[in-house]
Amino acid sequence: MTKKPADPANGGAPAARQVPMRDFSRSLPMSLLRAREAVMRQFRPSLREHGLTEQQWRILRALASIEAVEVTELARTAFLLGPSLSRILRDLEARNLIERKTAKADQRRSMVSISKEGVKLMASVAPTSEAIYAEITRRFGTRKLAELQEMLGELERSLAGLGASEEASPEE
Amino acid sequence: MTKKPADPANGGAPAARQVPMRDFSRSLPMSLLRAREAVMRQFRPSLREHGLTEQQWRILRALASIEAVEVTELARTAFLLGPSLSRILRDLEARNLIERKTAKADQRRSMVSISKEGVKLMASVAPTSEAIYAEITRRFGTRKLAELQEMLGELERSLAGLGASEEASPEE
DNA sequence: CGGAGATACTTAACATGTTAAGTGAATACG
DNA sequence: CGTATTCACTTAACATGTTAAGTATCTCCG
Repeated sequence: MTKKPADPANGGAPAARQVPMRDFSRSLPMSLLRAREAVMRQFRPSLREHGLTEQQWRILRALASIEAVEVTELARTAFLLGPSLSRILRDLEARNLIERKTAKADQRRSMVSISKEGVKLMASVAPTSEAIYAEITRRFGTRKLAELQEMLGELERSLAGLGASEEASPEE
Repeated sequence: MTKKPADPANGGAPAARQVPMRDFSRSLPMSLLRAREAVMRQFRPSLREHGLTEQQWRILRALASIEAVEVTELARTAFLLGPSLSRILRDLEARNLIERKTAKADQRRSMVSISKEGVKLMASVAPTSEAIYAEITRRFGTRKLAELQEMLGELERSLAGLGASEEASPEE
């Protein structure tokens, strides 16, 4: 744990204050952020051409394989927070890419589904998107890609329920 | 049983429209996003207590190991876009956590450095931050963590210069 | 010298992330 | 029954992501 001021690419500057800390650029959050950005950079231009943001695309994709879902369930599937989803659904609805109707049994719930237009838009984007994904897979390697995904899943699972104020913490 | 349409794996719904596509939740971008979120979720509460956002913390960390940097260089180090950095620096400067002065040789450039107060703040956050990182490492495994970082780096490198309009494309 | 073009940032505008508060509709329960 | 609680969203407010413009300097070159 005693790490000296490594000072990697910092020539002769009298760097490093007291606090040591791991080399910033090698932290796990940064690695994940950079990797994700490298991947998304490939997709954004194509989505943009179709007038879609990354999140809007996530929602359409999540909707494509089901009849209809509640907003909360969709938030979990598309990995978006409620407020973000609320705004995006409002916009997608205005563009007639999705449809909404309140559930009969429970007036609080609103069932969301993709519209005909939405399906058409997806069909026009999917080919390019799949081609990009294929190229990424080819470059990185199918085997390694699978391994990476497995590790990411493990990481996620190993951190599940760590900081979520475990129902038993008397603190705060 | 508060949940009626459980159906997690979409049991009997007449799912799937024409466009097939990979299972959405298993796409690489989603895996990366979820993994990163699982990690950041651990850090955010602590940073928040100190009045720092994730990005502000990235900037302070990047500044901690050097005397001063130009804004552009800092943007690369902290992996932030210029506009975001511009705004954040304005705020951090107002809070006296950083200092800025224009370079003598080139009036366009502005050299940024962390202030005494900034160093103090870092010192108060670092312990908790390091403890969290240690716990994550313990849970996931030191060995696996290193492997994961290596793979993430490879992924990044394998995609370097793929969609960046390669100086040679006559298109557009 | 002087203006065209490149640089280093900053502003602007729009979309999402993130947390907190607000609203209307179910539910629990006394 | 009636109301306190819980639920499912939606709004609000502030910070960042992302792309496009704008501004002040610098550099290059005729």
